[in-house]
Amino acid sequence: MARTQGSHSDITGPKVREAALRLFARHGYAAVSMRQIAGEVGVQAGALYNYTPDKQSLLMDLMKGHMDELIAAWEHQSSARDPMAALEQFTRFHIRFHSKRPEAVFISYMELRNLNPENFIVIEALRRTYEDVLADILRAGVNKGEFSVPEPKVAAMAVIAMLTGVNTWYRDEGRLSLAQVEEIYWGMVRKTVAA
Amino acid sequence: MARTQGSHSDITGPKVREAALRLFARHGYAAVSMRQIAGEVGVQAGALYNYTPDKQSLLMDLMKGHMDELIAAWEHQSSARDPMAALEQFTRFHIRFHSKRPEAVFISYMELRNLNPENFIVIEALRRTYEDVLADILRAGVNKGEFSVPEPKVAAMAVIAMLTGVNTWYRDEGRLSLAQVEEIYWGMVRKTVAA
DNA sequence: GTCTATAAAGAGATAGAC
DNA sequence: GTCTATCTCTTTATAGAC
Repeated sequence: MARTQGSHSDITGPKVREAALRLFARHGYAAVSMRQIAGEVGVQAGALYNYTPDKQSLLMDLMKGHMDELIAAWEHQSSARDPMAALEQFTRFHIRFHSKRPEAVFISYMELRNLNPENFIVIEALRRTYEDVLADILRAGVNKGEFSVPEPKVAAMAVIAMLTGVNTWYRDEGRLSLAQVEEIYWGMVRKTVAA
Repeated sequence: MARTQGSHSDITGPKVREAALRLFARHGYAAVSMRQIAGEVGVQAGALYNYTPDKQSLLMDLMKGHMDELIAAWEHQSSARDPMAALEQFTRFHIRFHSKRPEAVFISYMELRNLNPENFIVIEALRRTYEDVLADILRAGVNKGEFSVPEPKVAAMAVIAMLTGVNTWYRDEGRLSLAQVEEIYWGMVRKTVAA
């Protein structure tokens, strides 16, 4: 009832994605109805289908968008240097990037089950691409004798799990600043792979 | 259609829990219907209500059961020793316990959102209890000068996140045995908190 | 203890008016 | 581009027969 008819494709589209992001993160994909999303946007349920062919595509767009942004952001800011510097850069980048997008991160880790098989394959490949960034850094450090890591791929997954875990407890209003959290985690990561 | 009428309370009860565990882990709580659970058990949907007052209680029972077992298992096997030995024991215990119950672990981490507020508080308290076990070990090691950990509680969450991450990739049929995985992770954890 | 049947509500998606 | 209305299906949970 809030609005009468009108044309708002340029603003409604993003609003649909934002509402879906917020609601999927809070309640889970399966628990959120198209009517709830429409309610947040301020339109009726039928109007959503001007912006997405179906609910599944909405989820896939959010997850693929997040993974593409993550990888592009790393490629944009990563500067080739020695393994130790690259590892520090990766650690700080991961914490900062993920802390700014808690909802997208949450969805990308929690809603893999709700992707249909074709979409799942795409997202999994992107996740592996990102893990391989870190695994390659670790391998380079091992070759240079700076790191001691028996299984670079396993260590990469372990470090990423540790870093992503920040999102489960970090709050902007909390006792520790993000800069302090970065320091603490960089200290741990450095030691984890140390020679 | 599979069965005619009969009395099976002693076996149907556990089967309901097992089916819910499997289905919730695979598809997510919200995506699973009581009819699906009933189908797995081999009864009609209405019969489930002899074993659980509602779907929410089924989820809560699974999650609380898992957390209670986790804490009891640690208390049963933990032997008070020096911090380094306790840390190794915790590391190996965590990996072993969690690798044996991938479905319960998955549910306990993914379905927190789907607990009602009262149930959520209970599960969160149990999770904190478990985190504090590790935080206390780390504090003891810092006091003894064996560990260097600026924030024991943060480090505890970081280590637990790293260890729980094993469940996202470990498979019994995979290249690495669980014993090898234990060795790799113990090596990393030891270094992470090293003085 | 399980069945069948059903109540009451809500789901995803579409059609056609404006 | 959005609305209202609706189709069709599924949901949780309950009632009463056996």
